[in-house]
Amino acid sequence: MEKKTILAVDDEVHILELLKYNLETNGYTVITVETGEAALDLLSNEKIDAVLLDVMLPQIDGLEVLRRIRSTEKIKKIPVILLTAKSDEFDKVLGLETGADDYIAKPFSIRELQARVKAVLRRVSEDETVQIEQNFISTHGLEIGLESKIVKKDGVPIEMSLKEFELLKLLAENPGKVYSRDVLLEKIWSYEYIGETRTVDVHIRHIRKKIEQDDSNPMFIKTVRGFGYKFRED
Amino acid sequence: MEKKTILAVDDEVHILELLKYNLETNGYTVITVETGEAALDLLSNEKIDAVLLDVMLPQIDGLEVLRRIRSTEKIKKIPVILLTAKSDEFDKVLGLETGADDYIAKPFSIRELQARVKAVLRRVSEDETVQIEQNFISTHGLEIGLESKIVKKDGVPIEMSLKEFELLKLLAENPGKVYSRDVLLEKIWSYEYIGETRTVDVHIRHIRKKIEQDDSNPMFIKTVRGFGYKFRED
DNA sequence: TGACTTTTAGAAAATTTTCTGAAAGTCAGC
DNA sequence: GCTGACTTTCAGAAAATTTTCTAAAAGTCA
Repeated sequence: MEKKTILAVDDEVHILELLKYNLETNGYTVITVETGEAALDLLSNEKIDAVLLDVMLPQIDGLEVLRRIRSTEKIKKIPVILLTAKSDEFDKVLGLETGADDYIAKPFSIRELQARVKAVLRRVSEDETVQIEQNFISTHGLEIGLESKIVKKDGVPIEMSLKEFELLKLLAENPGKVYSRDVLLEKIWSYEYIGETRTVDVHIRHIRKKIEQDDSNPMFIKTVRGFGYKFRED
Repeated sequence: MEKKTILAVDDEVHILELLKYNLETNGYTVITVETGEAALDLLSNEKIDAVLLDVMLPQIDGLEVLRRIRSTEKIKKIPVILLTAKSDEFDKVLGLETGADDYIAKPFSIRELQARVKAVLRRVSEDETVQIEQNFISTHGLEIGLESKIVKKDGVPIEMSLKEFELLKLLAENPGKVYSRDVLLEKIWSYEYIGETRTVDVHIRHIRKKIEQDDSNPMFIKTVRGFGYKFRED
């Protein structure tokens, strides 16, 4: 995998240092700028894979920068993660409606930052390969539309909630691999979320109720006692 | 699973007690020290799996301790979770190139503490196993799937319980090496049991029943009378 | 060979883990 | 603010595993 380049935009230098340091540790190239103008300038001239954008910026603010990115043909598809200082709902909603791919409320943890950047980049690369590669998983009458988010059992559409879908998708994408409840919680539930591991059980149960023929002998999601769950391996 | 050792560093004794009590309940060994000097000293001399480090410390402060950890070859990879007292301290820490693996703002919930420690330790062990890049051990018709947790004998899947699997895996990973019952108990069961226990024997017996052809002449797990057990060596 | 130690064996008891149904809590949309 | 869908928590039941127990077999050494 070639190194991805992240553009970080913030007027506070110490935040830029934080971002740069931690993302470079993760194998990204990081360019930092302190103003919206500089950001737009760089975006037009350099190959940037993702942008971390502070909402509060002098002169052109973050939302305006985002708006301009989205209305410039050449760079409109670059994923943008907004950084918001205040964590009130207004900022969040406004940010998302402006076309941001994700947002992080300050103060944020390093883990959260890394995870969200990774997630956003992954989504993009998935989008690129979707046209060529399969966008659904199909096995033994079960179809999982990765793009359409639709699950079908023997051709019959089945309603899935968000968590159920993500859980099923993750397991089905890695058949045979056992995921512990802890890992599932971290991967599907938020990085910050501290929850009960029984939560996973309940969601698994809901999924099973919807897709399994025989509850006592599930053919898709198997329980691996003492370890966790896994999807069937053919 | 082998017991992990956590080093907790804080100048407030009651915080140390809190950390110690709650993490020991979770099955960790906890060493507590009140100064950065003592922490660095311990890190060089003891096997520490993770560090909980208060930012505010007399003399050498937490950030300096962290810096020294990261710049000391032998201990630079030990995960460190910073504890920050005030939320503005938290903000400040976030802006620095600390290299911490995670942060917890005081006052923290016990649950959060436990979850983060667990998560940090898991990430480290994942990193370790990734480097091996091996998904299964295979020898003489016996396959041990490390990810799928499936054991196959001549292609036929065999059900293994948690302890059985871990025991078999440990032995098979180190063929020819003799493990005493005490060592096995510590590595897999993680307790220092004083006295006699036939627990290991019973589990070995269960494994043999499942994978050995000829009970009286085991080809995989050999008994080393007076010492313990070992996996076949080719 | 005989006495002693160690390992194996089967089965019962204890513990742990998972499943289940129901209730409580959250959140977005009206 | 209310409603309904979804998510999470809870507690008891069920299932499976782990540990203990007792007895017997096998190995060791003088």
